[in-house]
Amino acid sequence: MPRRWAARFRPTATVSIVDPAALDHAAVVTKTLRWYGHAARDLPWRRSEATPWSIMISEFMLQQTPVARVLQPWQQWVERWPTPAALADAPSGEAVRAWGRLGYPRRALRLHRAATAIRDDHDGEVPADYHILLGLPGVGSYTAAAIASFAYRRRHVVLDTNVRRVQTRVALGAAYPHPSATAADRALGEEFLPSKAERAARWAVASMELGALICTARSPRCDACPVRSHCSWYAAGRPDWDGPPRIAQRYEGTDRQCRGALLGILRSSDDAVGAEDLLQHWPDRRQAERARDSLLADGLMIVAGDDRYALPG
DNA sequence: CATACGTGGGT
DNA sequence: TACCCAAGTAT
Repeated sequence: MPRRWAARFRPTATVSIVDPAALDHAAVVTKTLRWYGHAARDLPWRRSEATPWSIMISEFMLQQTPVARVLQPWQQWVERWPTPAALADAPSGEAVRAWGRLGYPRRALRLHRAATAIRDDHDGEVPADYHILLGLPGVGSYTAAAIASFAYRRRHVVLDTNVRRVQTRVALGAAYPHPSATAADRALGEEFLPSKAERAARWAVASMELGALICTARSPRCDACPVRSHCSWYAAGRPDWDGPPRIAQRYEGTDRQCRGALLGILRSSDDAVGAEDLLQHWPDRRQAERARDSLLADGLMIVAGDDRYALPG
């Protein structure tokens, strides 16, 4: 989680006008589900044709990447690699190449490794069990719960940044949640979670959608919110964050940008690239070498012959 | 628990 | 224009 959020968080910032004990969780769920019924986006991984595998692909791509940028690559991946085994049988470098400019390319590598594990250890089927999912590369607590919930309709608290923000505002009256999921977040999530699995799964996706479309981080559209009357933050007058200033995120000139530049060169080349061709595109030679070494260490790049580099096989 | 890890569009 | 931040995970 970005450090700038840590500076934003203040545990004592809770300003609760509505008595938390009086919060009608069931009503919040019911109203959110009704809203979702007409307001939900028609996303391809939510359609009936979606498979556990295509849903799993979407979850990897959506880790820290906006929906709008995922739509096209997702479609291409699903057509090209319709099963975990299909991806596992392809070179991991092709997964990295097809990842394109989605960002955080290690996700492509992890998804390829997860596909390999599914092919080899799980009869080619995406596991439905949360704890088994957790054992796959690139699958953390959020993604495991999301796959189990969305693909298999299991009952799980699915805690993403949207849900935590919605919960925090409605129940605690604070503008922003903790920088990362806490035990308190989970406990709160349990309070909302319907007892019937199918309803719980629908609540999971609906509460995420509420956070993505209405209860947004920057400019929440409270006038269109179906649970406004239950919201502690709204009742308190939507108090703005008045804590310490956030630490700006910089990208220009960072190792991240440098890694991205080097990997971009390999993605666009069908053949291995000579060291000089690779490194000359970055002004800071030392930094470029450091980035190259870290890409090698991560397995995003391999040494191919004499002083040449390529995507992994 | 803090930090590293890409990228691009919204405000 | 800067800055914010988006369905997180691994270390």
